Amino acid sequence: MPDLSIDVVAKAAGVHRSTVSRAFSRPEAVKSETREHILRVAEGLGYTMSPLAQALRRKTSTIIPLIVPDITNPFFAELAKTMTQAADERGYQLMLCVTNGDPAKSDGYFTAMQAMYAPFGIVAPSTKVDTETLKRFAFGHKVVVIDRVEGDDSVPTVTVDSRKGIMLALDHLHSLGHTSIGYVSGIAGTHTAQDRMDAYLELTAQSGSTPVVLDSGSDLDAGTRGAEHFLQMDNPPTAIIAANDMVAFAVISALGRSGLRVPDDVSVIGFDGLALGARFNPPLTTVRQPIADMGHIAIELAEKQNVDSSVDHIVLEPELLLRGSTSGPRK
Amino acid sequence: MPDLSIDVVAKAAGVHRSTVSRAFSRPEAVKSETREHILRVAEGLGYTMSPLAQALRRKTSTIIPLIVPDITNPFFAELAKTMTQAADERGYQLMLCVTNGDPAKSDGYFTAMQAMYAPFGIVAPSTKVDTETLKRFAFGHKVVVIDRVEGDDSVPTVTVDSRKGIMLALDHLHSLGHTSIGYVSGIAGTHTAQDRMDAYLELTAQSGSTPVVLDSGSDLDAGTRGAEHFLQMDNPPTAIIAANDMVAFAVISALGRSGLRVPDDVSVIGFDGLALGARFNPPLTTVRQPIADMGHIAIELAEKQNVDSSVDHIVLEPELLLRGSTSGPRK
DNA sequence: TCGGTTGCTGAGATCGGTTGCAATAACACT
DNA sequence: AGTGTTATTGCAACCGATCTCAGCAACCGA
Repeated sequence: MPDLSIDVVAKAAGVHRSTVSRAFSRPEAVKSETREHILRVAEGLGYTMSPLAQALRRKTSTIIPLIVPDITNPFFAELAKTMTQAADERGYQLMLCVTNGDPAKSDGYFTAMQAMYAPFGIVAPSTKVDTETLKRFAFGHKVVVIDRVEGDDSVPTVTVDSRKGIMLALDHLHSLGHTSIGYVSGIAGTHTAQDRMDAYLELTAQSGSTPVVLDSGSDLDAGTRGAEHFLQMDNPPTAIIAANDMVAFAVISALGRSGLRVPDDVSVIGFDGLALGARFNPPLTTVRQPIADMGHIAIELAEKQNVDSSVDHIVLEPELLLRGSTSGPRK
Repeated sequence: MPDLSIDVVAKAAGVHRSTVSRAFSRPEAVKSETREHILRVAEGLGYTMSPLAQALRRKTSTIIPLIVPDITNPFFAELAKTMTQAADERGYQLMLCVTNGDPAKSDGYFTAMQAMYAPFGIVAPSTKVDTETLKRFAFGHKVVVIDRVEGDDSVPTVTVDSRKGIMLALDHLHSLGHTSIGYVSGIAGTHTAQDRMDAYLELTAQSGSTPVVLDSGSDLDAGTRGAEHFLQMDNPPTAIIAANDMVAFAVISALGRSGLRVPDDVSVIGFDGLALGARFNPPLTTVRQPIADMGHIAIELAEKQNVDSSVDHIVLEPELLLRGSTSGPRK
């Protein structure tokens, strides 16, 4: 491929560089006859425009970064998947950036995205620390956050209603006859984790029961520790709400290792609605977040902000996903 | 940020554009005194070089694409994670590209990576169809494949020894006393899936037993179907080897729904060594692939190829990861 | 037939760097 | 002092597009 530049095509088509450029990026500005000829020639040569050169000159590209803390977490994986989709439906290419919780990295990604003239970026549930970083950069740059952002309304966000989700879980469990319902928290530091916990606390109190927080620790092993705590209790709850599906998995796994069966001995309900949950043992009953919608909406918000410079905060409705990890309490 | 270009810095530092350029990209070519001054000034202005402009001129960038069919599959997620890491240890930035099995998309990504002057790219277990695409592009472009590639030695690859892995699983099961061992295949179309299956068939025959392939179907539901098949057998095997962890999950889940317990009623062993497996119910015994190593090695191979234009085929050793899904056969 | 659009295309500067080449300075050696 | 390096830096072309400004031809109405 002897370096195909716009000039090569121009020469081959017998027109000027700028005409070729127009033929591609502003078709209506070129006589259709000419345009088709150019396009044909280009096609024949196997020519494509250099996104680099374009971005450099236009000062805007089509690559948009999705910044997530950990792609290994299926929630983010699913998010990434639908966002990839949503992105290229609209002609963008998603660039997945994984920070592994390192703020320095998100920092790096932000400046990189800036340097690459990304029209905007998407940040998924960031820890509160990251939020600081975010604020420094969000200024002057379009970012939409898939989470709630505290004390800064200038950033568009899309979240799912945590309170509603917890309520769904609670109601479901209550309707099965559970009265003592424990809770295991998720990855600390995210606002959503906080919100879910708060909702649990509040709603439980409201219904007159005593909240039982089995673990409010911070890392991925919350599930395991929650289960341990559970096993040591004299009068353990008959059901457990896990702050997210991964934690639910860990809880069930740990319980299982100690001979307890779900849902026969304890009911467990998750929060996320991961596809993976359907293949768990038992299939996980959970509060589903409309992940696909979140992806699409995130992009819409971003685009909208780019024209309107409007800042919306969308809150989506979760829904109950009944599978096999809950049942009536053991007598 | 009033557009920070190299000229701005040059002016501020009282030197020529080219000197600034050198200060950054070829430090030894500038008097250390000057260099430090420039760097200081740049720092003060908060200046960073435009990777776009650099790539355009140099005809080589530092972004390297990792092409995977489905990021939702934890195997790829883990791969992506370690590769991200490995990449930026070496100063590259990984750009994750998800094809969702659509060859048109890989096509697109390949031309994109070409256009972005990526120094090379990594392709993870592609289906055989994709391999066609690959061949068209690999020519003239550096690609390393994390899988085996049939009939084309010109592409560097890194794989794990499938035969060895299956042998590990078989030996483990045998040593526990199992004599009838079934098999459920993985995502059809990949060479590794094929290799594992072949290994199973061959090794089983070799040991004098009859292979029992529970499902050789192609999609993600192989596990579920495999379990169904298992349940309908008059004389089912006492253990099952799943072609990969996800399939193992599905098998166990399906078995569980029918009241069968693992490992008490049936032993199940997976292949991959996903972190997720540790949180499964029961924790999954599996054949571990050294995913992290694969990532690092893939990049090394790519770099090596870039200088040497040598083409290596690395085969890594799998190892047995004992957890809780296998035990002696039920009497 | 002439001034006034309108439509299409060419020129050339520009985006933000890189790099071969030339110029200058500094230093070594005979 | 004269000449030959060697170390530094400036100059200017170039990477592959975009875009404003002109130029030119065809078309319109008077």
